[in-house]
Amino acid sequence: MELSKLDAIDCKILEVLQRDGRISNVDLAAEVHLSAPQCFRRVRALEERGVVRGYRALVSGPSLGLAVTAFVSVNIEGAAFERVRDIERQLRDFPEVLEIHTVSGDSDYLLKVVASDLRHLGQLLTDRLMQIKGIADVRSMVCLEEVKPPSALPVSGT
Amino acid sequence: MELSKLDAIDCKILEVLQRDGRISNVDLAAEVHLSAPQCFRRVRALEERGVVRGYRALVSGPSLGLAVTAFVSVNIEGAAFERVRDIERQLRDFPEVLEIHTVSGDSDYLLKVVASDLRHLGQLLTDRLMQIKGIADVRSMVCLEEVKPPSALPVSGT
DNA sequence: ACTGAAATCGCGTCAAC
DNA sequence: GTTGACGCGATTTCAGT
Repeated sequence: MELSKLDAIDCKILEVLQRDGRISNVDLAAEVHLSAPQCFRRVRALEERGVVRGYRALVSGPSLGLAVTAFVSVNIEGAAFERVRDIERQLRDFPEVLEIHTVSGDSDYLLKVVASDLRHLGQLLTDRLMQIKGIADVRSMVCLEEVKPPSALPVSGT
Repeated sequence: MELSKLDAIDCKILEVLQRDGRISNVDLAAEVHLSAPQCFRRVRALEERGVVRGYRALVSGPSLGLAVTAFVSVNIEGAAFERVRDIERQLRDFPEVLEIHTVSGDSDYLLKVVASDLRHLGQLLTDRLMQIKGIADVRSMVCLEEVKPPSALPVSGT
């Protein structure tokens, strides 16, 4: 967890694994100029320390019929502040809601959502999110173009 | 690319791979009740069709010293519309800028950015983003809590 | 044509130096 | 930190349906 113990080789490993999470240990070892067992020990240590939180396949939304991405800002009614955790749980339970952040600024929450089309998005926002008691001011920003796709975290040592 | 050819087993495979991108082929085969070669062929087909776009290690921002996440909305000055692609390239080149979307609504772009602390974030916004010619109205929403972390795309067949 | 059994080869992984 | 060894898994081939 502490960066104190992340040296340049750890950083290089993280950079490679963020690019190709399925690289073989021997190829990774070669890329970072380490012997395979050494490299393996480093990777396991990074996993155990929680620096590497897991590995995910990146799936294309459109291939799954999810053509629409939107960011949705949500406010909570003043009278509902004691039920925020319950509201959060309800939001979290929607599979279309991929991310939920509480944020500073004009709105309380910012959500990233996907939907198959605009009709589905509208139905999700109007008939489901807005029906949650305590939610007000649902505003959506539909993504028109992906100028930079979700990218790797910058690693200082490079 | 077409969902027409995604049957229930493909969906199950995608679901598992989004959860554990490094699962071994034999374990994956067992989970979806397929023989190993069959499962292997399915996965390769999904990769070749672009349904699976790659595999990524998930790295913890805080362990890298990146404690702050923010969403930043950006507008382009009317006079600069012919230079949008150049502005986009400049935005894309910041390693702290993880995602860029063009969006409908009040702002032209929505960015997801990371920084080591608020000082770094402020410096990034004021001294670097706002210095780009043609950019106006930089507004930031600092993430306070991650209520739902970036999650798997919902797969219909489940 | 598609499935699964078998066979090979390379890698992950551990133990000893 | 490196070398070597062992066993398992990935990947291909091939025969059967």
